[in-house]
Amino acid sequence: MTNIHDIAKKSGYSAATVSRVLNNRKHVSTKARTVIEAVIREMDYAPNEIARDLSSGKSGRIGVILPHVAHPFFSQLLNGIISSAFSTPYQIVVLPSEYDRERELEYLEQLKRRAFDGIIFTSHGISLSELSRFVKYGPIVCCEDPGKAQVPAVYARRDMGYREAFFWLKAQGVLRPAFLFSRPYEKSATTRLTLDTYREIFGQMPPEHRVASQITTYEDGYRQTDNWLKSQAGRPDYDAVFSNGDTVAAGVLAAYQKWQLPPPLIIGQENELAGQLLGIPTIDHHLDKIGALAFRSVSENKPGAQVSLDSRFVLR
Amino acid sequence: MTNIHDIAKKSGYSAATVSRVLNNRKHVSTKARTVIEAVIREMDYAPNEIARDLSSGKSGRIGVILPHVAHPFFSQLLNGIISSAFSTPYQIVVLPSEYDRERELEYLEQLKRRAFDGIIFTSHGISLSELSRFVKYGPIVCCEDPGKAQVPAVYARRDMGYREAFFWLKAQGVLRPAFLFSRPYEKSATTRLTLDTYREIFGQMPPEHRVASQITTYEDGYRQTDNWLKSQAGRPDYDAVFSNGDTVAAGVLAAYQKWQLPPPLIIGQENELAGQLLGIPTIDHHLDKIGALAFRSVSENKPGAQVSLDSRFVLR
DNA sequence: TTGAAAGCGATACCAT
DNA sequence: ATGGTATCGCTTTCAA
Repeated sequence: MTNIHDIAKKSGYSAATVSRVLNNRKHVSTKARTVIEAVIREMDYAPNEIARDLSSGKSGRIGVILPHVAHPFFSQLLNGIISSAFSTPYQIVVLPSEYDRERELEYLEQLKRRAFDGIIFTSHGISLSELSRFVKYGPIVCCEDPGKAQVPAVYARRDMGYREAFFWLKAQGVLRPAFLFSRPYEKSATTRLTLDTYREIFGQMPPEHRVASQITTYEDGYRQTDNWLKSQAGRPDYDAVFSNGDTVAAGVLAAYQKWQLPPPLIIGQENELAGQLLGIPTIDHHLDKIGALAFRSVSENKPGAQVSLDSRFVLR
Repeated sequence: MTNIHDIAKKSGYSAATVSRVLNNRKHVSTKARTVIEAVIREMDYAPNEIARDLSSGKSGRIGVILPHVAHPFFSQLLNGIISSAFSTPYQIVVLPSEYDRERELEYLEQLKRRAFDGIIFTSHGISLSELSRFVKYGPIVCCEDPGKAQVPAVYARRDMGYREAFFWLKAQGVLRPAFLFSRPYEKSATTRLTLDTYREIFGQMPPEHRVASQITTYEDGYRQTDNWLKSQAGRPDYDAVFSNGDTVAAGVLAAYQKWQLPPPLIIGQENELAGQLLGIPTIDHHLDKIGALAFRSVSENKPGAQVSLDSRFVLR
């Protein structure tokens, strides 16, 4: 591979002058510029980006950790991030994690190794306290409520949306909603927040048999509902379903249609197309906006900022 | 920032030995290893990834050029790519293009500059002949039918699906379908292929007023259909709609529902959830599989391979 | 087993 | 305006 010294030699100038030409610096004679540019073209030379990165000490890349890409929650977030990176010199590297702690630690290690100029956690398997040990290595932001943890965050005040939704459910006379979650109570702050907010308004926790986790897709929603209907012989003991996404909610609805039963009240989340199409009320967590703000936070390296947006219940 | 020489000095060994320890090489005494590892921990040292890349001459990154991320076509492709990169040492960099030729050339220039070890074009604004000038700088693969062009490709034989769909339409007695496209005939090979296949089966091109382009979203589908219904006073002169995506098709359907008119036959594409929910027949282009194969193609640097998968019409 | 030194390919300071 | 040289931080070869 031809490098800057080859150009220097062939043009009769030094590498320093070639570098000046490459970067459109001042203090280069017209003649030198002309000659060097000719040689560059002739040898089809392009400066090595990695060498530049090494010299500048920055990678120009921001890593985005995603548990999975298929889920609308994460793809909406990613979307917001990519859109706002578009007009900046930063590039976005997708870092799939599957919530695996080891993976996440590897990525954080790579931040320490300066492979990234910053990292965005759209969600995390490791604890926030563990995460906070890495903030000294570069800008990190997470997209969930950090609670007391000293971690920069841009997140939705989900409880605001939950509260609105639960009040609405209550007003509709609902007494025993069922819940569909991605991850169980012990593992997920979001699950805890949902149930805690529910208890605040309904005065008690739902019984275990009305709570399912590991539900992330349309199929999951369908299957879980189908199982419930099966085991309860079409006479479910719940009178509403609170799900973790519109797509999942669509699966729930589909199961009812298959059983030819009138569906109970169903609430989705994320304001997705599926929910819109089926007229399912939803909770909008403003994911694209959060993605955009998260990107800004790391790219501008705002120190320790914690920003929140209120989620909103959307009736349709 | 502490570097390998700091570790060398402090440990009393040379940088070469430290490097051996870092990379788990042989020929290092247990003592040296122990001492050096202690110093590494003590100084909280991590080797600089960019310096490694420079030394190794590879970036370990593959760029994926996407016109826009929101569109299901591209996110499905991206998904397939990311999933198959998961178990490899490669990382995926998202390169948004908005079909802008200049942008795409910049990205290709970055390949030449060794910022990427390879590039995947999910679609392209520049011509394939222009693109082919860059294949010498590293593995490039595109996800559209390259025709005669000497560009590595992994793509769907879309015409297979189109043919099945058009035969079905014909069998249903359809005479004058309308078309919704992302990009106009002149700019898009896909649009041309669709209409050429149509002509092959129906014996003629559709008149211009029954063809719309710049349609990519649910809203676009809705608006275009609404306009048609408005201008034709609810008595459209077409008897089917062939759209470029299930989501768009959903918008079409919604417009009919708003007008309280029985919808004509509608065909979507990409086998998306929206189409499944609404029972809209679709054409499956196997995007996730194509993404996976495209990734394999560049990461394994298969020279000039051209692979195709047959699209399939899916009735529901 | 260990280390000195030469890459890798740029940038930037300091002379001239 | 130009060039020599040090620097970024690591890997690898060759000798010892």
